Amino acid sequence: MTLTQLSAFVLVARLGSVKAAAGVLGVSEPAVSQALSALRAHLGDQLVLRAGSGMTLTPGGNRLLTIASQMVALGAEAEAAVRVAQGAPEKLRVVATSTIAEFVATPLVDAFAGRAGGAVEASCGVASGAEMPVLVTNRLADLALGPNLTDANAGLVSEPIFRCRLIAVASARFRPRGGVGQAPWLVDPSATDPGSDTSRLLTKLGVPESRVRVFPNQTAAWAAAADGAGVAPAIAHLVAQRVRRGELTVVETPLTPIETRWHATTLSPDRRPVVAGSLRRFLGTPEAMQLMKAPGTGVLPSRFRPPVYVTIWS
Amino acid sequence: MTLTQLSAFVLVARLGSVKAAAGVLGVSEPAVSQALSALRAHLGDQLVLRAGSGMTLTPGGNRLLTIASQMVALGAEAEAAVRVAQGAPEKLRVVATSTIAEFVATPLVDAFAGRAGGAVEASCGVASGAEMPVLVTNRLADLALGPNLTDANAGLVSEPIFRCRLIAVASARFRPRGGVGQAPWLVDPSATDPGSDTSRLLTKLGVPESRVRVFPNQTAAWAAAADGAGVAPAIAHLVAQRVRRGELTVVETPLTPIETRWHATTLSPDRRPVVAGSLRRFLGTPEAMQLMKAPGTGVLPSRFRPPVYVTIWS
DNA sequence: CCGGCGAATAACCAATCGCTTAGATCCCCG
DNA sequence: CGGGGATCTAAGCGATTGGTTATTCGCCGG
Repeated sequence: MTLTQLSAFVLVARLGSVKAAAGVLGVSEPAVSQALSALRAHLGDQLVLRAGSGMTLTPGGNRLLTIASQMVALGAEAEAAVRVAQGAPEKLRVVATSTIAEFVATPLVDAFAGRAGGAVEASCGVASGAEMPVLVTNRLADLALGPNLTDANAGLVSEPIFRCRLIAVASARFRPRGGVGQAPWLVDPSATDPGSDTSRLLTKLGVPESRVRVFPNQTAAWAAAADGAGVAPAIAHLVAQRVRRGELTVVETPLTPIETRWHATTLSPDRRPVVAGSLRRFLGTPEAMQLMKAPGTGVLPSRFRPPVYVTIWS
Repeated sequence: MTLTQLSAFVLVARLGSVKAAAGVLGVSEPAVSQALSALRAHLGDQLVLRAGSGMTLTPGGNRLLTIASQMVALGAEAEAAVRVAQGAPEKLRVVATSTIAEFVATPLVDAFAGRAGGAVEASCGVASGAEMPVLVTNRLADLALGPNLTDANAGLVSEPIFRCRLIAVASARFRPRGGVGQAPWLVDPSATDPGSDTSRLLTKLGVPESRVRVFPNQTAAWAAAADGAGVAPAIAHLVAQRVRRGELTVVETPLTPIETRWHATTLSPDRRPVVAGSLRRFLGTPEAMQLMKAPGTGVLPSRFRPPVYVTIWS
């Protein structure tokens, strides 16, 4: 019984799928499957059973889940505690939805780390709305930037940190025939996350899957839209520059603009790492607001590390 | 960072010595030393430092100790929880001082397991008074039979379960010259445990080490005493049969008889495994009292497994 | 100054872990 | 009945773990 096996089990149980767990851990799916079967053999219990869509826990799996998730969390805590005690830089791991990760997460986290002056070592990753609660509760991430995830039961707190508007943009030359519902929609990966605003917008507009084209990031989707390939959803203030330059124009739809909020999610204050609380407070400062309003200002391009879709932390 | 490494660290920190930890775990001393150095390399911290006699913890080691011991305990709990949930027999691990282990621990534990009717799988081991608190707090044992170990700080509760008298015996022919302090003393391994009554008796009588001969068990020591080789300490009611048969006679000393109590030690009721609580209650029943008074009655000889001095549990 | 004890290191070995790719299996659903 | 998605199994691999014995190191006490 190893910690690796236990954390594989916890993720499978929480995400309801071996594949999803593998994605979060950044390993192949058989790796997780095998860790699970080793644990099954060791404990002599199936632990999780496939039940049509999704999985159910055996009685033993149920008991194990609470204990194992504590152990995994303590494992992360142990490393952090020793690190702090000897003055080594603390590791801060932030996850964000793909749009936030692309534009603001890295500048924010860099600014925070810079302010801490070497006492913090930060890294960013991308996650879906469904993965976020699991990552935070299992200490695979310290703070998540994205939708509201408040879940008192799981000990999670989400607080709004920024207000923005979701709109649609396209090339000025672009003339959709038959309304925006029929136009090609050019989206970034977050649109594939059922919990995202973009995904809800597409659903409500009745855009069929066949008309949606997913780009590796928001910038690429906007570039395609500027070429006249279709309509792209956008966060108003992030796309403002391109609209001002005339590359893109705002497209009216029956639903946009949508008022939305970015949230920061951590464990409840008494259980979260101190550094997560510090970052949370930093996000309320004018400096952080400024970075979210006008990302890119004040951060050297060379410091920008492109986000990785599959987050791999060892 | 593996659970094996963490439990090696916890035992070294708690027992203050690599050698002692190796003894408890039943492995060679370099095995523990190596587990420790792997952990040190992984965490980049010395964790424990040798300081003349004994060891001290670094700040990092201090933080780690509390977390790691929780993890180790949870590991044991995880296995137990799954086991119980699927109706597999619970594992119950009892440690006792060598004298208790030799005569009453196995009959008691067997009787308890028999009463539970296959729902409990019990095993006995021998430990010194110093090891007992460490074994119980780290869930390497569920219940300890021996001296009073109450330590509210560590969450341990010791309750007296039996009252008995420590005396000295020798062959009727044996005539010590110069008082019992000068006679050869024939003892069992518990006399080497500084926390035991026997050891305290020898100290107070001023018996020099050179006059003490250690036998592998109490029965062997008594047999040698019956041969006239010297004086042996004994629990009155356990040796009564041999005295009645005339093999041995009671020797008067300035200190004996000593009133003493056997204690049962577990974690505090809210944290101990349910089965440990059951055994604790069983120890208060007339059936258990009877077994402690007259061990051997009612237990088939074939069921008696001789105690092992170094306890090895995987 | 040396003996002895505990701890650390070296060298070695078997078993396991953790991961991969590739193929088999299972189950739902049309 | 067949296709497709998800899971499990198989085979193979390199690294690590966990263990051994033998040797060296460091320190205390006589």
